[in-house]
Amino acid sequence: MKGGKGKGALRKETRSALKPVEDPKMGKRKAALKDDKKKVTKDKKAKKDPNKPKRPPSAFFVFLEEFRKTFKKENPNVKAVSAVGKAGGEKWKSLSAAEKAPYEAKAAKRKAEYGKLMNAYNNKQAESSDDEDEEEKEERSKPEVHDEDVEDSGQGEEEDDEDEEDEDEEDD
DNA sequence: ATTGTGATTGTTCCC
DNA sequence: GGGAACAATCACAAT
Repeated sequence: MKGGKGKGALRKETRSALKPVEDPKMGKRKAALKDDKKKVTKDKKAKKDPNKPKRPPSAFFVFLEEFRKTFKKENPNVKAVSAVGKAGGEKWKSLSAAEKAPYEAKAAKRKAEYGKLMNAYNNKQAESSDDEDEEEKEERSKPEVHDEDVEDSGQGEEEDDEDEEDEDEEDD
């Protein structure tokens, strides 16, 4: 459980989410989020990181992508991102480990690629560093990337390796 | 026109 | 080790 709403993320019910954005509260868009959420949009300090790779979607996001299509398909009326988010969140928790497995597997794959990007990113950052003296500081703590797992060419996007095992976790 | 925001969870990074 | 920020999406609003 994780305390569930401990985070208090849902300060307000989804109410506003179900209905179009007509809340007068919108007036305080970012002003309020500083309190609860940390503003996630670049501030004036936008540090330019052209090479900075975006974080790979987590298993939840992978699942969400598919879920969003279905959700919208059955709920074309709902155009609130928050609605899908909440619905997806609940469903996600409803999934069993086995069902999340495929999503996690995909997420893991994304992570592997991300690791490589990070390597390049770190490298670039190092050379771009103001102090050229630092040429290379032994690769920062780059994530360990297993070469064997890394497929640079062969595997397309669809790999059906279900070699993995089956952990039939039937939750009671 | 563009950017920001709302909401979900997971992951990843920096110190 | 922990905290903090960020990942996508959609439609709209405000600047």
